[in-house]
Amino acid sequence: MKPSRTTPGESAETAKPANIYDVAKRANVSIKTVSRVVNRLPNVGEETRARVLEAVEALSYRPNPFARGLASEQSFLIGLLCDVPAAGSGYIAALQTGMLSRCRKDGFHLIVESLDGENPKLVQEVQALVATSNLRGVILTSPLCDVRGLIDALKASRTSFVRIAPEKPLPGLFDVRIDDRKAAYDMTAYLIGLGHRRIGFIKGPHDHGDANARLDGYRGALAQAGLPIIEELVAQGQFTYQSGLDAGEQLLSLKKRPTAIFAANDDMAAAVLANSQRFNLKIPQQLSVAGFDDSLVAQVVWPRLTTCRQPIEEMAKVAVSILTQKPSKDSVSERLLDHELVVRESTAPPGAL
Amino acid sequence: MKPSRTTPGESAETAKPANIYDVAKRANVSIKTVSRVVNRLPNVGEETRARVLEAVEALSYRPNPFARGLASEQSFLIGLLCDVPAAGSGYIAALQTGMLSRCRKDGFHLIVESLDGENPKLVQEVQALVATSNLRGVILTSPLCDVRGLIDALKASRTSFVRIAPEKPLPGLFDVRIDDRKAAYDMTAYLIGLGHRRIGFIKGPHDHGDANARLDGYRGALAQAGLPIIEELVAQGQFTYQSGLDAGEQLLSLKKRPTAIFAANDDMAAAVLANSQRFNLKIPQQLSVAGFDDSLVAQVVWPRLTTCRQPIEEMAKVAVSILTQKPSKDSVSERLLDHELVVRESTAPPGAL
DNA sequence: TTGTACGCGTTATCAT
DNA sequence: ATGATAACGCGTACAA
Repeated sequence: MKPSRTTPGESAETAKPANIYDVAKRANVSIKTVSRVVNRLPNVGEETRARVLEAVEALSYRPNPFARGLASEQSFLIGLLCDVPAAGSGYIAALQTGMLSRCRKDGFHLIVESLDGENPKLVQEVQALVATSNLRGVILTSPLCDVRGLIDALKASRTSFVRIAPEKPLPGLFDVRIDDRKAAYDMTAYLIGLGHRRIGFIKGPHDHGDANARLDGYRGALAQAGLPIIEELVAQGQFTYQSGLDAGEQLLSLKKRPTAIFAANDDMAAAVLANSQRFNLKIPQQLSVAGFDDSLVAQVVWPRLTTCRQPIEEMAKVAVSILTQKPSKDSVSERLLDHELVVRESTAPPGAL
Repeated sequence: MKPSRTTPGESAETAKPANIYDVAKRANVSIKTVSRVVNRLPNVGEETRARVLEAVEALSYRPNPFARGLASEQSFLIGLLCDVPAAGSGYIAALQTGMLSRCRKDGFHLIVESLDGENPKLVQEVQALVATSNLRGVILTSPLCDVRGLIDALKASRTSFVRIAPEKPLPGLFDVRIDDRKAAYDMTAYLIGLGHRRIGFIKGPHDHGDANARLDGYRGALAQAGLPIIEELVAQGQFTYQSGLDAGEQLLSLKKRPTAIFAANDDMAAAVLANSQRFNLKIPQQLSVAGFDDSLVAQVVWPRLTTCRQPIEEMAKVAVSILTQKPSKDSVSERLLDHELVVRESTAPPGAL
């Protein structure tokens, strides 16, 4: 038996933490038994288990994660990979909050990596990361979750991963999402229902799957209502406030300006609100504005935004749980979550008082 | 010499990553020499170093962080500890962005932990975390950075840590901050300079050191100008948008309402803006509003907020660098960063047109 | 049900 | 300047 390097007595002030040998000695068992108890494996007598647990408690023993990772090639780390420009958005913040919550619950830690989607060495970097970090799994956010090379690399490295809001489902992959197309369809239909006929749309980045689905939903609703799809009413945005400012200006400068503008996220919708001040447009009387996400800004601006709420934190929790609950008895049903139309003060019938 | 378990040829498809033995063999040196090269230690011949580097490159060798952590009791992990309610704020998001940036640069990873400041077992949890994670260091944000028990525990565990925006400097600790008192003083003086005499203030949480310093600066500026400090003009906030809504309502409901309101952060100031709509107050003509941070919301709202910019990302980078650059030749001067008054459209002289 | 012995990939001690 | 070898703490065949 290999002894620990501290005196047999209780822990000194700044002594090294107890290791598995200390526990084994105190409980009068082998380290293997301690290992079994700690990892909740079967084949341990009740009495023995109790003794071990007592020792664990008394010595405040914590398994060393490095030793664990080294020996088992498994860690209690989950990697969150997100595109660096997205870092400022409330969306990512909300995702992270949800992940942290679930990680705590399951005893995992979250390690966050910001990646540059434009970087040609992106795949290599991720390979290096997963090859050396033994992560239990990684979570991919948009637009990273649709980078084919990345997905292939992850597969090849046998790293399990979950994608949040991917462009399109890929066979054998774990995806968590809402029905972005349907959600945008609903919002557009709602605006049409109010009486709007010229509805502007601010797109998200090309490489965001969710953004594309929302555009699709917008078009679908127009078509369904027999309305024409007017290309000049669709402006390009990048999900950022600044891009919303530009896109909004473009739409509001049109000779025949829209009576409503639906932006693919709240940040851009908030920018349209700001624009409307400069154009001297009263919201919602002269212009209706709708966003997407129901992030914090939707309630911070005035008037508050009509938007489509997606359960961001919940999606994040589901994503983490897929990774932490290893033996997943495919509970596939949970992975498509519900959205909800949230009507506030930024929308009204066109030409309303 | 212990051989690697893969064939001598180049890496197979899903082969295990190369280890230090593979590199040593290819470069015809011992593993110790490889270690020296990888860790940039002295006493390696130029020629030898080149050979090793070539091998590292060819095999795309990455040191296994678990083995490293196990052997050296040091990791390339930095822990970010923040209070859970703060998670939604743009402030924390900006901090994290800065940290990630610097971590990348220095080859470190960031592991984020959300802690509940109210939890009585807080200290134990952190102890468990640092005891088992071998973090290179941790970064404490407000209000955690002023929890005495936490600081003591961290000290006892010999974990190095940096505090961001602490209440008061403690001897022997690394702190990164701006002069919150001076910054708030400047803002208040600016409002006084505009002609305001009744200036409301929305405080931050009691346990936030930076919040308290800002209150102090507000009072100092009033005193300096010979203005009375009216208690009913000071409302309690919690740094959240919702709390700003409540505090704003309270201040605007006063019989003698203030002509200007200075909130201790932007989120609460944005809430006051929203309030002013309900009270039918024109900004800035009938009410001036000022915030603090210059976070994203300050520019998203209308009118855009006059605020005090603090270099949040920069502070974050400095904090990380203190931890990563071990042999710190006390460059103390860098750690008190500059703030800046940012005047936008939300403030004007009282009773302006 | 329980225990022994070895390997995981690195750093570090001491030689040389 | 370089190298052989012992830790580091844990998981796990394999044995009992």
